[in-house]
Amino acid sequence: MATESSAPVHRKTTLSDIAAGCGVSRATVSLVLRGSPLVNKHTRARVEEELRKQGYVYNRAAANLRRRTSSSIALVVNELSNPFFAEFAAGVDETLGEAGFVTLLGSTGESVTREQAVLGSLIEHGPGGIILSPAEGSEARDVLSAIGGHLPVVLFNRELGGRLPQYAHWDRLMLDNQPGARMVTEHLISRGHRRIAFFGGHDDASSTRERHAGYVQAMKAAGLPIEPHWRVQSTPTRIDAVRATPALFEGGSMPTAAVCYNDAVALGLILGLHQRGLQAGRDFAVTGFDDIAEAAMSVPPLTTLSTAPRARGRQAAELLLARLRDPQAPASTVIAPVELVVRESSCPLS
Amino acid sequence: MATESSAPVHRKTTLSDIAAGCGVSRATVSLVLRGSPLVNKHTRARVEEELRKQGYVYNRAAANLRRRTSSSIALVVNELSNPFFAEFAAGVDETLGEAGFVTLLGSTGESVTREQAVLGSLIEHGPGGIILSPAEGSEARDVLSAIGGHLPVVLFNRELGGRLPQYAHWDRLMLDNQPGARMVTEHLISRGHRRIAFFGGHDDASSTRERHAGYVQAMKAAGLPIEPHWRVQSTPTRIDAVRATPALFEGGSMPTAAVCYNDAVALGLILGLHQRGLQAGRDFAVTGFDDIAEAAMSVPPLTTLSTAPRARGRQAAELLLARLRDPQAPASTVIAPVELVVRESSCPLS
DNA sequence: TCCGTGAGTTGGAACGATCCAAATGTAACC
DNA sequence: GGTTACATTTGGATCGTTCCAACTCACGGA
Repeated sequence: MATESSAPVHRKTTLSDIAAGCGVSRATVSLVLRGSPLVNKHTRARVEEELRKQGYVYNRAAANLRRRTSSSIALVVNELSNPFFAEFAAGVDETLGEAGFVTLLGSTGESVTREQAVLGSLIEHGPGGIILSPAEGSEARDVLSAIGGHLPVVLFNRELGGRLPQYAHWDRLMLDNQPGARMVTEHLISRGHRRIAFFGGHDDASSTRERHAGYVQAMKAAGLPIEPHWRVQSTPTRIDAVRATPALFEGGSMPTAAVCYNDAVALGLILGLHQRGLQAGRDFAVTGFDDIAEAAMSVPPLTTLSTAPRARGRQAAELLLARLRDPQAPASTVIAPVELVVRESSCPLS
Repeated sequence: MATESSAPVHRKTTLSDIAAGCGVSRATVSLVLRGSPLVNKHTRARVEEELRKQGYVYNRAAANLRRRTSSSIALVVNELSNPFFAEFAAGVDETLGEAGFVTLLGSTGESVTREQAVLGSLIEHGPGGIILSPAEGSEARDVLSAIGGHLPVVLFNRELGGRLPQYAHWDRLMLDNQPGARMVTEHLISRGHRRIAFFGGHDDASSTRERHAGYVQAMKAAGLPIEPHWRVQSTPTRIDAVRATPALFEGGSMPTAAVCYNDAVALGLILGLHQRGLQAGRDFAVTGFDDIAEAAMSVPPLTTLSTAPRARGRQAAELLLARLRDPQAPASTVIAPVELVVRESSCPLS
């Protein structure tokens, strides 16, 4: 509420202009606009003609104010330049649009501070709900205080830190992280790898912890040891993954393969390896998570777990719409399955 | 009475609640919210305490109604799943956010019909302006009637069909299409290619026509003939480019290289070539336009024209903000330069 | 003639903020 | 004490829509 910024709006034609223009009351015009069966069809025709003539544009904000409703949904994602989130956003917008809602976009760049600011700003525009993919390290309490009050929320991709008060029953759409990571780790093991690292992401994000747990599970089940320096953390972006690559090779026994937190990180690792003279898919096996479009086109093509982000976007929107229809329904947690897609980056141990 | 275990659905707190809560008038609270110097500092402290205590959330919609202003901007792009537009959107949102505006997202999927619908829906939410990347074949008249009236518009990437009435002075942010396409065509010629095709896009989009013109210019300047079947049109998506690939080879003299409308199309062509047993970058030279992140990672890495989409997004937002600051300023047309990035897909003629 | 009925229409009070002119209180000056 | 000046505060109208109770009017039945 501190930042004061606004654009002047040209004088638009209103309900009253239309009413005056064809000699009926505002109430009647309002009924016509909403397609009420109460109005006489001749009156309706006259009003509709006038609406066209004056180029009337419905003022949904005013209507929402009076009706105490909302026709927008806030979508807060980590980073639109990650194709995973771009596809997700496209899916959300598609479904919301069909349902007559408009999408308020916000992007956090994985920063908790920005997340707070973005939520605070979006909330003032009165969205009917929020679809939130939390930034790493985001706390339930902070999010709750930023959205101040009881607004439907769908969490995507990650859990929040801390505990929610029980009155806030938020819906969740999560990926099948642990089984997925386990599956891809087993895939590497079946290709002969024994020294496998887990690369990228920060452990304060639930999705990272789950994927890491799946990896540990597979390693333990196969009776393989895990060296501490095989866990290298990074921001889940390509650029930071490149930077973090050397850490993989600083300990004693060097890994021959890495399970990466997501595709962005995996693509960064491929570059980082290249800078050390190692070729992914030949000298070192790499796997990702998400199956963004780029994964199929990279050099080498990336073995990864397909999450169908666009479908997930539609699903998240559906969850929120369902919640708006029935605010009392118990909170639901949906876990979307993932599918192993084997490509050339997960070469056998040579 | 036993306590019901339902969510406490309490009304949102308003200015009046705060006013009542600390015994001042609504007007005073309003002044505090807007940081007016008129209020006494003790009063201010009291009010701010009460705001915090009641968890007040500013209702910007109500304020905008009264003040006849807007604090949102509509962003309409063709397809968020194209990283070029995703990056562009990220840039727009970033800059608008800093300026205190919120982004209303809409996506057209390159369909003129959906564009009309999306504009119609967004406009009802009263944005202060529109940033529009028109769908192929979109007409000025249709857009104008959809947004009904005088709303600042920034056109990005493409011109609209038809002519605008002169009272609508819209700003433009275009790419340096023709010189760029000419540059990349000359690059192919310098590598020994003589039979060069122009692949993808539809000629009813201005950006396509401009890029095609640059290609024709380079070919003519080099005295090279152009076969009609070297112009293959497609929707500017990867998938449709794959489908359109065979048409390149249906005429008599087969091309050895293709200048593509954009990177998405180029990546599709690479796949399409692969399906015919041809390897791009070895058997056939391919170039793109945009330099999306994927271009550097594809097999082979793509020679293309860098457009820095994120920076373009920021720039488009700046143009709109400038227009809001000074509605009377003459319409500006900015042409963003592009830069040739040579990678391996533009192999010499073998 | 009177009344009931139902279809169609309507005026005015909301919604939650802002604007504006006017009111209040206090101190300073003659 | 009376007047002015200044710093603060305030009631009520207003933005463009919707809600609601009440109104009009034509028609049919008793």
